[in-house]
Amino acid sequence: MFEIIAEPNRRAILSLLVSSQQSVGEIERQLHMPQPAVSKHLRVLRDAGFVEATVDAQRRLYRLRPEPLQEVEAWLAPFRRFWSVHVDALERHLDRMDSPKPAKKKTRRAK
Amino acid sequence: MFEIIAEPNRRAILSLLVSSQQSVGEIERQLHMPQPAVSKHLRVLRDAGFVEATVDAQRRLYRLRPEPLQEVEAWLAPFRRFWSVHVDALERHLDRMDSPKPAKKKTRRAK
DNA sequence: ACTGTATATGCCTTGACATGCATATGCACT
DNA sequence: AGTGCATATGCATGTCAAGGCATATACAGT
Repeated sequence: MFEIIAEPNRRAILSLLVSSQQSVGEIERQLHMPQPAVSKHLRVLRDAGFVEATVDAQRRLYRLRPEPLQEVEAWLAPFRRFWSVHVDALERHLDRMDSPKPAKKKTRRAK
Repeated sequence: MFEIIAEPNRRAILSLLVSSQQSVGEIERQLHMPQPAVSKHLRVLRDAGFVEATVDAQRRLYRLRPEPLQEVEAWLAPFRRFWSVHVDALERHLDRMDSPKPAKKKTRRAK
């Protein structure tokens, strides 16, 4: 799932679709990218559930599907808790408590 | 940046570090992964700013850094707006308005 | 039927990257 | 100085995916 959005062109496509659904040709033109490339990326996105398409004569209208991105959101959640602590000076303090001053001489916590 | 977290082992490492900082050996044991692999992934994560390390004698203690994950969060934000609309029945309605019933015969919106 | 348009798919090449293994570096303790 | 431990790095290898190009499929209008 993260592999999907790791590809810059695919992220670009997804960002395009936020505003409204788009046909392949519209995407192709806005991103200045060869049509087969667009189709292939859309294929990947569709297989992964990021987008869905409806047929309109010869063209396909692609739109976003929320689920996969919500999963990204879900994965991110635990870290959000982390950085909201991390921004203020409190975190320094907590880190000290967690690992009481790194040993200079002896090896601690052998296991 | 998304390439970094596309790798499952790296995501696992990041998840480990949410609770507290860890040494390479601790990560190695918890993830049952060969030590060179851990070091290499940590290298990648460090170069990308996801983690930072402090030296404790022979071991390195790795901890999370918030910035890169906040960027992920930032990228995700526009989509959050999307799916909060999308969950309730209202979205169906809005979609109809956006694309007035796909043409059956004629090709509309040539551009 | 024919032409043009819109989209999809197949093949091939190339590059990036993860992995495994061996080895190097650095530190601590005796 | 020597041994053991913790971590990093180098090299060789295999895999997989993106890009480019040609082509196939499908539909519309004449």
